[in-house]
Amino acid sequence: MTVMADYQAADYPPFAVTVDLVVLTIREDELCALVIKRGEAPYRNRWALAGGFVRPSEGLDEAARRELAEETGLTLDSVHLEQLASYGAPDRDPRMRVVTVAYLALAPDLPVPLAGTDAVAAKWEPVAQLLTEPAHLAFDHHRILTDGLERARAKLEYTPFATAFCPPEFTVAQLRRVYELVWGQRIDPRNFHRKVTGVNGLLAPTGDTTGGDGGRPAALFRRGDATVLRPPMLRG
Amino acid sequence: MTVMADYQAADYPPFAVTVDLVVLTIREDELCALVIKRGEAPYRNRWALAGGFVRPSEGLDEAARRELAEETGLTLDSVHLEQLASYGAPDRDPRMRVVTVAYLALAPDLPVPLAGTDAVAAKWEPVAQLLTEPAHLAFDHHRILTDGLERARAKLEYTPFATAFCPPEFTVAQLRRVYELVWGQRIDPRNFHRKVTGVNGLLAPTGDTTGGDGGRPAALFRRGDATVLRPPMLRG
DNA sequence: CCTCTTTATCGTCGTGGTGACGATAACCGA
DNA sequence: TCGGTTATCGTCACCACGACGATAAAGAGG
Repeated sequence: MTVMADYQAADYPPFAVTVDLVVLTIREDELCALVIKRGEAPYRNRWALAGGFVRPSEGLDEAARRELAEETGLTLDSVHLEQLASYGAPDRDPRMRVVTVAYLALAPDLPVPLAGTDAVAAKWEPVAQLLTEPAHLAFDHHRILTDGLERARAKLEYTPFATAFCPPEFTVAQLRRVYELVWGQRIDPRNFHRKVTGVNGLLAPTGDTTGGDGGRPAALFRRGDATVLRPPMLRG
Repeated sequence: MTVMADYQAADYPPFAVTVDLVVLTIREDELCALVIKRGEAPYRNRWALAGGFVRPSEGLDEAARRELAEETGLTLDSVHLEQLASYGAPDRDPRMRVVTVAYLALAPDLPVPLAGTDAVAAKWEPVAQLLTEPAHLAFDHHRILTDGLERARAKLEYTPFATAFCPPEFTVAQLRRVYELVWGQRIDPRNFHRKVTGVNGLLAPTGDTTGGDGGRPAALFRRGDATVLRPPMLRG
């Protein structure tokens, strides 16, 4: 049996481990992702996903929450956060060997983020813009964003995921707009209303209605306690 | 800007990165997972999932494939391999800080594995046995196995995943048995036959039939080129 | 007050997927 | 030939769904 020093030098090649965040929200009727402008090399002054190194004493989820709070200045009670996937191609970071654990975060409309310590700027960017130009984002972040978006699209089908984009109280129309924007397709309002109100445990009526914005007032709902959607909301 | 040495010492806390494999197969009418008996501390002589350290020059998928080949001695053309999730609790390995990237592998019936370099024994163990006793597996491998099993169950619903458990040519009954064993529930043979033959691109008839084993010969199929199942095969 | 517009909500109808289950086909061994 | 076993096809009722019409409840403008 070798001693500890040999372990670290020989048997356990050292890696850096980071978390990267695909933070999605809906602003001004568009699906947006959080991007930050890097202040350090490599990819200095390029846009990238929020993220940072995992600290020695914290777990992965914990690191993701911390980075999210740092980059958005946000109480995360209302933010859904889940692990997405890990990326560790040997050449994905020119400095050294880095494995990143990507997380997917969904949030209701948030204030404009402030630049943090590692970033010179931060903003919400429509994902449509980001996807058109793969080289727009640093590292392999375009791939991570693509994977996160696909995960979000899939999860809208069989989880109450979409409610994470909404404020605590919302209307059926707001929820429908979430589906339309994430899926990128129009949905019939009448069939959607029937389906979504029929799923057990998805919506809890508050009894209140919205003040009219030109049409009939809509009933307000809160998120129900369902964790899976039965039946699921399937894309065409 | 700091120099490179400072980077590694301060800004980039060193982690070890491993891959762990949830390898599932069906043997003797049971769903089994590959477990190895550890030959080294910690958890010496305890059962664990196959896995090992990622090498400096290889990617994560590459490392998973290598470990799979080392532990099972297996040409992996017929094995489905996909990333499952990453686990990095600070205390999950008593030696040092380790982040593991777990992979899920599905294989048709394989020969009994041979013990590799790091293992004193390797075997196929029915998952029912493994799940009854959470402390049976080393590290957090019971959790990883549970997550892998749930992933497999879910993916049977909307992907041709189940065919990965079958030999190149198989019958509808064999495929049904896969679903029954993974889901742990009986399925009506007639409805299953109707559904599975109706899914576009799932099954490609070979034209041959099995020699009878006491009943009417069954038609043989190969895996089709479908990547998603439409409509999906839903659990009750 | 009345009408038009807008949005929300409810109904209807035909189609297709599904579970429950009966019926038939094709092999084996006795 | 007969019974046992497995594979495959059919039937029927039910429900979810897409397409789309109809109605309800607000504001705007006359």
